[in-house]
Amino acid sequence: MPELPEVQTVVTTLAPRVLRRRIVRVVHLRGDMVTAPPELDLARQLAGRKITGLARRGKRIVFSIDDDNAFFIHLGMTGRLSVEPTDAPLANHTHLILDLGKDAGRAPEQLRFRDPRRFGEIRWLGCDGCDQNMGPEPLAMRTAQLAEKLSRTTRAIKNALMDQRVVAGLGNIYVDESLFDARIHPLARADKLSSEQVAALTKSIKRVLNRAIHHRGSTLRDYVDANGKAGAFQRLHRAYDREGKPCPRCKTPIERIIVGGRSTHFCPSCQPLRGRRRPPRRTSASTSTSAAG
DNA sequence: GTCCATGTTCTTTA
DNA sequence: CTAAAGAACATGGA
Repeated sequence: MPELPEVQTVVTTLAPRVLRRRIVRVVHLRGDMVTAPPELDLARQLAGRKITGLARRGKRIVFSIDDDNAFFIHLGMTGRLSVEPTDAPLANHTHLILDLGKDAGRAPEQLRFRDPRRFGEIRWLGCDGCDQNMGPEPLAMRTAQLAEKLSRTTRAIKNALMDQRVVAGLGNIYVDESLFDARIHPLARADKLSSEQVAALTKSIKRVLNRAIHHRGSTLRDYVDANGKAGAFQRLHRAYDREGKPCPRCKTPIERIIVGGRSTHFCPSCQPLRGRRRPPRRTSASTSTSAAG
């Protein structure tokens, strides 16, 4: 579920529930969801610490704690974070439970992380987070940054934008929506986009993400924010999951193809593929490609 | 039983 | 090295 707008919404809704609260103890921690140095006991590291910061980086939710260490939770496909009374019934597939310090006059609460599909992750960052392999934040990105990244790859733009090293935070929904908004075909070669197209794409990514955040993300199946509330942006999707439905701009039916193994939705009329990826070769293979050189 | 899914990473192949 | 294709991870819904 969670791409940048959903993760941002979780951070926004979770922050007031956990910031400046103490992790009294780690009640439950499923070890195989954790990435950390083998000698590090995450439960021991967290016990007694105060949560001093909550932020989003790409699709990661970064928790800062009062000893200057940090860890992040990645929600994967089905991860959810919630703050619930300690006596609230425990959902299946809960992999992390933190007892939070009591607030005056309130029932004791727990921060809970559940993830049925277990594609999520809890990763220890220590005191210097590792950002090296992550692309720029799309909402703060300049056209030149995106252009530089795209100039270095011959892949289809759809594949390039799905790569978190190119841009951090986009996923299948928002790549399709951004390409639709920018009128760029998903199979267009990343390094062959014009500078005007890259500029338009940069703006479209920001426009789409900001709108999605404004509507608290997209709920297709089971995404909810930290308060259990679903998003509303799925109603405003213009391409994603709209195969066969009329393009909101020109009424041409939206097409679905598979790119990089993922469903990809676009308007064949609004998003023309100008430069063909392969030269059309009608004659059978009489010309050798390896002869030259 | 089948196919598909909002994510990431690894392997194989070219 | 680049990158495409496929599989893998684990679960649930249609």
